[in-house]
Amino acid sequence: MIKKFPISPENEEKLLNNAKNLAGYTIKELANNINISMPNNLKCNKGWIGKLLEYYLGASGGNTAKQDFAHIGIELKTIPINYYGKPLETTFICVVPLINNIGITWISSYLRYKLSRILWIPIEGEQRIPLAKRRIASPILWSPSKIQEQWLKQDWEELMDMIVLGNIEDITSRHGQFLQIRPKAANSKSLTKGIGRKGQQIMTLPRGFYLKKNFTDIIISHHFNLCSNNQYLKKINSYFDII
DNA sequence: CTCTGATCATTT
DNA sequence: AAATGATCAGAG
Repeated sequence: MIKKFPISPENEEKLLNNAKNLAGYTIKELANNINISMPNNLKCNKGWIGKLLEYYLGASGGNTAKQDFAHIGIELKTIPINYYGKPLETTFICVVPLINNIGITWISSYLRYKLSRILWIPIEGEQRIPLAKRRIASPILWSPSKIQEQWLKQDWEELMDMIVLGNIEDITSRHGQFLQIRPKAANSKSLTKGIGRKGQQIMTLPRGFYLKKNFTDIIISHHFNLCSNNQYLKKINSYFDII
């Protein structure tokens, strides 16, 4: 019997334990357990797994600009991994503020708030594995280390400088060592307000902050105590142990 | 094979 | 349009 936790947990220990109880189960097992229908793939349901896990763990943020578990200061993120535990996708964190950035610093930024504490739930994500058979891995409760926060701060400041100075159109996903800015929109015709090259208001594509895979790889690798020489030799089963 | 730019669903 | 949840898929 798979446990579901409709009530938001009262502290992070309970949340982490609840998440650990889901490790090893497949997507199909979780869906069947609560009698919800499952799509054949994620093509038209990209956030489906994230919503499923939010439901199981009792996330309460909804579509509001809060953490998923605001009362205990935790954000929930699912992350697709391959056979060796490497991230398959970048991780969206939040929308990039393109205007009204006067006085915003790293410390007061929404990005830093969202990244302050995250419950990562890795999930098998290779497309050769049918969605129904993909397994939930052991969760990782994480906060950025000093050096990790320094890396992110550096990227954030460089990118925000470009935005404030009217160079948003020059930013590509190649900017930033660990943090990148990419489109975050319904399609390429979506528009939002931004600052142009001469300081004028322009309409531009909405953007999002994403963690690059090299960053999330470090989080996952460190958590499972894998050393640099053999970290990718370990089999995926290591990630499904219920600790 | 990997990465960048584009895209999908839903709610407010 | 903007926020939430992310992954797709063609280009290189």
